[in-house]
Amino acid sequence: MIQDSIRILQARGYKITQPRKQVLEVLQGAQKPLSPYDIQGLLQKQGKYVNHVTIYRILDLFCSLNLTHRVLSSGGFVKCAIESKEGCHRFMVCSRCGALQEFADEELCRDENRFAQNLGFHTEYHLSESSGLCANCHKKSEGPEGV
Amino acid sequence: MIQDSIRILQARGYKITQPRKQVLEVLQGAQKPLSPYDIQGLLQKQGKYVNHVTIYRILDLFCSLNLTHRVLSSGGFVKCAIESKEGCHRFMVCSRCGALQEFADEELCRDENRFAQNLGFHTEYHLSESSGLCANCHKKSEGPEGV
DNA sequence: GCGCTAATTGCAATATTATTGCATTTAGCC
DNA sequence: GGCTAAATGCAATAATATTGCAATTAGCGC
Ligand SMILES: [Mn+2]
Ligand SMILES: [Mn+2]
Ligand SMILES: [Zn+2]
Ligand SMILES: [Zn+2]
Repeated sequence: MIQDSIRILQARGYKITQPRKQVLEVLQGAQKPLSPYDIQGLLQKQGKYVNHVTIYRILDLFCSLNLTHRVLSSGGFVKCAIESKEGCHRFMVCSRCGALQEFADEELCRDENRFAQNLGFHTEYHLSESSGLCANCHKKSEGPEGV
Repeated sequence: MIQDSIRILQARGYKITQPRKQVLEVLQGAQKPLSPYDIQGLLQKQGKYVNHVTIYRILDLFCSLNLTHRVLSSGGFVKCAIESKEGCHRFMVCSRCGALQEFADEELCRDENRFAQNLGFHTEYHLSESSGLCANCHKKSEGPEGV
């Protein structure tokens, strides 16, 4: 929910401004990662002008608070879908329909950390994005009509 | 070795050109990910001019053959350090000195795939970059002079 | 070695993405 | 409602990336 994000912003002393609320709303409604200019375009369609510099700055802030994430494989931004979960947040991206699912799993992090330590590395955080077929697209690709 | 990469290019019918060899050499010698323009700059220092468009195209080709990888967290390119290893290639990046280590581990892939399947996803490949301190930097940070 | 040709590179123009400094506006406070 | 620090807008510029087409070149047969 957007309200959760707003509460976090307030708790940290950040102002609740029109552009910030608007960016949150757009990201909340999106079905895929959006670039800063995507966001600007969508807002403009609703008659709301926000300078792209402002959008960059808002996304910087949101990402620093983990309210949003940048999806590196596409370069776009998404609203965090699991704000309450500890540990690193990971993504699965459907290579067919673009659907994105966010998840977290401490076991995976532990495994990765362990492996890193064998190489002498002390991990601070993980960046993890997998590509594949979502349930829907996988079903279609082997449906009654064959592959 | 660069020779391995050259053999792969030849085997696939790609020509061995000056720019391609030069890009391979620069990447081989680099200690961190290089942007296309970094590469152009380094070559220029050696008196070798290569157009940036050419470098983009060469990197596209190399990445499609997994001779190089794009490191998403920094946007730069590295030469693959473990060409013989199967499965997805992962990176650990030192947040202090930028050192990069490439590795692969099938066990990690299996774990991730299993987790994805529980979410209904059928994984094609993983993108995995961890940030942390390399052995050297970690040693320094808790050396005799204290933290 | 020489010429041929497809593959590759260079060039020029343009698009996209991102950053900076400073003027203006506004949210939150009294 | 007025005050002020925080946030936004603006303008300029930097950095990154792509496209179409002309010029060059690697690899081939001779
Ligand atoms: Mn998240
Ligand atoms: Mn590799
Ligand atoms: Zn899908
Ligand atoms: Zn280091």
